[in-house]
Amino acid sequence: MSDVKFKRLSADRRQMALVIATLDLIAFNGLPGATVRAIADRAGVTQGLIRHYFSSKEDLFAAAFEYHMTELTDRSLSQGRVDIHDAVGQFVEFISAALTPPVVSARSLTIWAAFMQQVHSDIALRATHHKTYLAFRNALQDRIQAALAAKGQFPDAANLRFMATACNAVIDGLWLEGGALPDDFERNEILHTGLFAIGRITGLDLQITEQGNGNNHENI
Amino acid sequence: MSDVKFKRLSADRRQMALVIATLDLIAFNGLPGATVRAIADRAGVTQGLIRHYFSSKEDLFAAAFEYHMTELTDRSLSQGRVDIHDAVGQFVEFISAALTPPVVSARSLTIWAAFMQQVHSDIALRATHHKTYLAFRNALQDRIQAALAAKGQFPDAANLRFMATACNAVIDGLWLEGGALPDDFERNEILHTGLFAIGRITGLDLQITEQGNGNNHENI
DNA sequence: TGCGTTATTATACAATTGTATAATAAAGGG
DNA sequence: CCCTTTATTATACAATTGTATAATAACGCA
Repeated sequence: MSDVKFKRLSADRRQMALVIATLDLIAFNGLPGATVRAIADRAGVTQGLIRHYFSSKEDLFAAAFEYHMTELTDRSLSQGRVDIHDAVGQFVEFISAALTPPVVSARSLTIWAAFMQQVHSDIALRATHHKTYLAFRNALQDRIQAALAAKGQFPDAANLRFMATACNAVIDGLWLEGGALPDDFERNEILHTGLFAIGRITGLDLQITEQGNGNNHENI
Repeated sequence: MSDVKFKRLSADRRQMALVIATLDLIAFNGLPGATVRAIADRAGVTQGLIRHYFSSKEDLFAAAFEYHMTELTDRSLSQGRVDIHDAVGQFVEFISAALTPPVVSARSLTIWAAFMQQVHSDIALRATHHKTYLAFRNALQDRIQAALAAKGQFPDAANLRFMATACNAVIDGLWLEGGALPDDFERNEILHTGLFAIGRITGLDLQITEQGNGNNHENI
């Protein structure tokens, strides 16, 4: 056994550990539970270290929010690059990633809600929120356009934006409800409702193979 | 001038004042800004009085959350009783109330988000959230059913629930986006997008008279 | 191997928090 | 008009908060 009292980590690793500890605590007890001492404790360090990497608690929280939002949207954005010819299938994959765990979960909603209450007063949080939201909606709009084009339809810009905003609302609404009331929906009900609604909004026939599509969408 | 140091109010009035002060502070600075001292100060009393009406801060917050959620859903639920024969028009009114200020606003979203992070750990908050959500979705489902019946359509229970969940998601999602990014949408864009999406989901033709419908939906 | 850098710990501190209890005075009923 | 009730204020207190600074030790590099 070594008599080494602690281990020095790279700045990246330590910051990441602190960010994840912050998110874990917020998911459990909300903002009030994420004190500097609790964060340091969960990250396995002492509280003084936080100030070594972040100039303030507000700084750490901004980093944590950015990480969470990026993590959330990237899971969908990285979908749908498998088969360039099956635009509709890609669209379904995109929606599936957005409407299943871990994106749809009490954890992700709770964390989002915790930060949301300060989005209006904190400029950094506001910028992050705006950026990730637009990135997601633009990606969504691109998928819609591609899927419609594959069916020989080419809506004008205004109509396309209309559909993208509407579909985005469906996804956000289901994400909200699935995270807030996880016990009120049957397995896959969130996803099926989303495909149904987005199908009607875009006029596309969106079906999903029931036996799975490579991802593990079962209970988490 | 009177030398009266303070004024005694009825329990109802004082509790209401404390609840509203709580919501105001949360809307401004989030949960951290709503301390017992700040609440008492804004309500025009001293902090000791809070404990006289509420056994704890948690108690006060539960009352404030219940008040906020009821206020939010009641604005839609009370709509659409004007003309019993125009089911589609009632449906539009219902949606209009849900997708315009003050329901759609940074304030209502911020307050909701502040409480949401504790819904999982606090039983009272959870019960309130569950109750108001179901009440709204059931009301929404009734309006959909009535509007479709007026057009001679009678979907089965499963299909009806499907549509209600989908329409509810549209409303929740637009409510979220309109509250989180108020500057990203043009006047009435939230409402128009909602009517468009819900129209496609239900197959109904939902239009709104542009010059107003008795309510004041302009900027707040 | 020894040394200097700096990641990390240890400790301290003023401010604020929620809660508790005693003192006070408003106001209605006799 | 006094007197009881209780709404309200005033004060206190221990715990926790975020922040600041000094002490320590891990580890790369000479």
